[in-house]
Amino acid sequence: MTDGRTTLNQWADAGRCDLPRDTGTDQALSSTLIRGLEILALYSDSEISLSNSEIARRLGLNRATVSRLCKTLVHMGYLRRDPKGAFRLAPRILSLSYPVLAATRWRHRLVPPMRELAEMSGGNVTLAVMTDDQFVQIQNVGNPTSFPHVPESGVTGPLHRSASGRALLSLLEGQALFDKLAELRQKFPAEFESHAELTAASITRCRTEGFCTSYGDWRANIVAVSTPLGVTDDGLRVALSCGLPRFSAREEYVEKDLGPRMAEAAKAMRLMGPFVPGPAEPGRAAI
Amino acid sequence: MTDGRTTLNQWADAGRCDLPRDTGTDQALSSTLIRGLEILALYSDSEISLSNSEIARRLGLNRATVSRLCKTLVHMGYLRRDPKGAFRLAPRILSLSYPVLAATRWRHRLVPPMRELAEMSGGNVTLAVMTDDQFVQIQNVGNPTSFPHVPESGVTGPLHRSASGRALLSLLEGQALFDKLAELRQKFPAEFESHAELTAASITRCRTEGFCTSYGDWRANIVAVSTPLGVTDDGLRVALSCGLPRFSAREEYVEKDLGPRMAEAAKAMRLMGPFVPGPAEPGRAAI
DNA sequence: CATTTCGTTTCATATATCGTAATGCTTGTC
DNA sequence: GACAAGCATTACGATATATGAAACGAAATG
Repeated sequence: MTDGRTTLNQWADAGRCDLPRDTGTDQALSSTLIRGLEILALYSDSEISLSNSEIARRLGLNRATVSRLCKTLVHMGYLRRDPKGAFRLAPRILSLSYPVLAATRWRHRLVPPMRELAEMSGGNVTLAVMTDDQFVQIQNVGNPTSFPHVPESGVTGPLHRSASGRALLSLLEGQALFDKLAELRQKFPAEFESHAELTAASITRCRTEGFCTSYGDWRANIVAVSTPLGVTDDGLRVALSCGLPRFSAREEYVEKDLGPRMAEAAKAMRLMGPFVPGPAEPGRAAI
Repeated sequence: MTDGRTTLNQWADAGRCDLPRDTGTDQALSSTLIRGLEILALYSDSEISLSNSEIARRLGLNRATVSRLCKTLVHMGYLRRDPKGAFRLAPRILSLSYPVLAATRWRHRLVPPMRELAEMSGGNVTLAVMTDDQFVQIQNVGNPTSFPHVPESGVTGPLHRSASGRALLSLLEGQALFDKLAELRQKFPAEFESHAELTAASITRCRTEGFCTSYGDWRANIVAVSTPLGVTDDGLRVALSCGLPRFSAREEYVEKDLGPRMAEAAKAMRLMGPFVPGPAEPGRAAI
């Protein structure tokens, strides 16, 4: 039996990593559009308002260029100006997300069991889907005031360094998993290496026991339990997770009680969503 | 006493409309960025998947141009490809919205009273904010399966042709209201005219009675009651609304019971949010 | 009041973007 | 199974367009 770190690297070795090694400016991509989107992506819960020069500095752009791009974004209604003249995200940006929310209407059917889990555990229960090298939360249930961060749709996190991410990885089959791991290893070499052991163990555990756990791997003060739900008919990989403040999460409770309960709940929830029948259930073959 | 239509036009006449009459392509705006964002904005709950040529047709662009823009959007993670090769919005688009949701964390405090209203009325209760010429819903409470459309954050609608919109307009003061009306009249001349009577009456009613109603003005089968909540410390105008399927909304109930209840609830909710003390309360001067 | 910082605009230049046309792929039909 | 038709993508030259330097006005800072 090899250790998890070796295993994960072997898996990643088996993946083709066709990232085109980022040859400076890719001729086939529209750089102006990229820059505009990068401006929108600069914002976060701790970065509410950004000045022209701040944006220019962060993205390494000329101030004049930023001025024009921001003017365009304001014109489109996705940015607005605050009293000081700096730029903020405008509420209209929500309208871009709406189609995704509408297309995942099945979330609503999963809310009651999610609420049960949230009340039972006192934590925050989320649905997350995989997008490229991240997970994105699409549904949150729980008491949102009790957490240091703001749990909402749109929260993103790393695939290889969080319970949600690892549960999502466990939904990948064979070559698809190898490819994804190869991609992650190339993009985040150091992180991949330092978390390889936990990631390998979590993927395996999701497949045998139906859940995995994480103690502050992503957010230092959050303990998380996550379980793979399945793949929807339009190809979204979905995981169910529960986050608890570290101080209120005894390890034995998490491992022996909450984890198995989550796996059990997931079993029922798989029948409530549009998940394609497949090898998503725990207890299946190793890879 | 003049009629409402005349009144609204007089108000609009008093507004400066500094829209630069759209002189073809504005040199100061980045057309590539605009086109890319227009692609993302094409999606809706009824347009889940769009092919390259479909996008090109709708936006009047060359197919080769669309191919490149979409490739860029896929590269950024905001679009993904479905099995047929067409483009869909990727879940990552949600991450752009997250900062707006996080910045309006006060919504959570308003959810309990919203839930009460939803259960009492059997309808769907929403918070909406103004952005340019639209409202955007930022919070939904109710039973989402009972409606023909999908109530979610990100739903947008017209300011001058919906209860939410009119309640938001009623939050504008003096010249700001005139300017907004002038803008709306220029952008939607026919609609503005045909709904002028109702819009004027609703704005006035919001200010005297604290709520307004709409019978299918926006969505044909939805009756809505809306009440202005106020302006937040960072300048967002917020309205509280309740939508009911038309068949279950007796006019007398809506006007004599639900409306006043909403206005009453709003009074309490104004103390729970970050609303700046100002002339948002009903009973204030005419304009 | 002087000085610095910042945001916007102007303008010439370089180049990134566009559209045509050709290629290659998939789909549908006989 | 072969052919045809439609569609998406790529290549490439022409051109419109985005860029960055510099200048300007405004606002904050000393």
